[in-house]
Amino acid sequence: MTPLMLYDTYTRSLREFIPLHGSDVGIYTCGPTVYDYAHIGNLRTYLFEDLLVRALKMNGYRVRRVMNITDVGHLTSDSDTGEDKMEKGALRTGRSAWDIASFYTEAFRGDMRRLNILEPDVWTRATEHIPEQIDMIRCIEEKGFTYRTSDGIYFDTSRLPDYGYLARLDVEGLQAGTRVDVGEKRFPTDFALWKFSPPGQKRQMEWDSPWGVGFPGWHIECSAMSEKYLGPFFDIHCGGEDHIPVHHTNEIAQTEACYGTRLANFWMHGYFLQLGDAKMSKSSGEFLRVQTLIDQGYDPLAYRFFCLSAHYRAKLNFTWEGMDGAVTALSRLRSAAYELGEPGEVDPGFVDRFTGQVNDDLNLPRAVALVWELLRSDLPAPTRKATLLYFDQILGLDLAGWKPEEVSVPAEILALVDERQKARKEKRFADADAIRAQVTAAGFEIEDTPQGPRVKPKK
RNA sequence: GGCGACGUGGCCAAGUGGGAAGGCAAGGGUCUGCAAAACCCUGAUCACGGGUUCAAAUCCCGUCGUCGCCUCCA
Repeated sequence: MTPLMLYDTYTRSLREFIPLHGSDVGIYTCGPTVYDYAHIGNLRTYLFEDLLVRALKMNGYRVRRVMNITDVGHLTSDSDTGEDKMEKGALRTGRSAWDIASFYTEAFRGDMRRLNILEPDVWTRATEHIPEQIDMIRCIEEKGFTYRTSDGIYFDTSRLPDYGYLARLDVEGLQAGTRVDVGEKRFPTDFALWKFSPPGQKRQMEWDSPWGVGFPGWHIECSAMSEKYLGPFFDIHCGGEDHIPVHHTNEIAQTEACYGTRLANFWMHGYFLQLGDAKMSKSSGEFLRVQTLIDQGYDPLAYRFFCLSAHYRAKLNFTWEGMDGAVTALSRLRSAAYELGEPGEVDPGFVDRFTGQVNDDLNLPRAVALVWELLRSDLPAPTRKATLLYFDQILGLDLAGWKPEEVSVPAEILALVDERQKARKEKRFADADAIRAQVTAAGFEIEDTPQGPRVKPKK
């Protein structure tokens, strides 16, 4: 079998993946901040991670996937000025910050299911790991990497000689070209580990700590929770490309300070979904959710298929034309799979080639091309079916479970169809066409097959 | 302003030194009384201009364009 090669952002290179511990793989995937719905751009990254998990499993590894839920509102900026999104959401809706978090957490899990993303093995909520985060901050403090300002405890990035290596940050350049108000921070790249509750203000979410009442900084939860569930150095850490320069850079800094490791052996990042040449954003432009697609009549798995057509490490431009193309392609794939009948044995040649593409840093576009080649091949139907189902372990399109929709057609329509058949048999084609026009006008379409006419609702 | 990425047929998108994958759309065809569905066939001087090389979509330089990060973000 071809070795599994994965692109590691840390080394900026393709490396052969070898687990740290036998055939067990630990993977931590940065999850959502649950102050709003996820949009389909967010979901693209979780789709990439799902493909990764499935590929690891196909390679025979036991995978433990941990995903965090950021349910505590960090500030909208690292300086002291921003608003807290959770608390703001609470004010806006009249619900508690806790209600908002649990509401959007459930919505998120629903979206994951609808895209057939495998459930993570461990969900970790930031608010359920406050002691762990405090412990880690204390550890960082003991090693001398912190300082205190009037609003919190900060990480002193100047103490780490290779701070920013993951992102190849030009630290000098950042200092010179900084556009943010540094406030009391000593250096632009320094970041909060613990924030104090504003004086005279009671937050819904706040906790006691050795430094005073407040709440954890944004980055510490991932370092603390990944250590708890996967240890201080584990196999793979994933997230969106936007996490490279700040969030993941800071996670590494914290873990290096406390444990001396770079947290994960592989750092992998999913690239953005673009919408009309702009990234999809929670704060501007169109906000497309899975539910939006459903409301417009799209099967969520068509979006999954759409994402398979691009490599995870390249931006993907979302267009409705592209989405419609995915719908058509998926629908043909499903019908073809269904008509192949019962599976037999897989074809080893196709399986090898498929594995080769998947193991080449998850080249799903190439892997999907093999699907079409397989369907067109001369192999017996049971072989093609079995091989296709094998592919679907990665593709996740639920090809085994799909059946043509059972449609109910009103009796009067069926009567018209019969009448048309009769007319056709008697070669009264003008009559037949007139009846078909009636049926079409009623919203149904007729397909004549060797087994007789088939009626279904018009799309 | 600083840093970075990208620009492949109408759309989406692989390919990163030596045959321009695949899907959708379009056109043509087979089948059909006609359609529909299905199947088959057809198409790209790889943004532009230089350079390196026996050979460049692929490497180097420049130009133009688009996007991202530097502020919460997948």
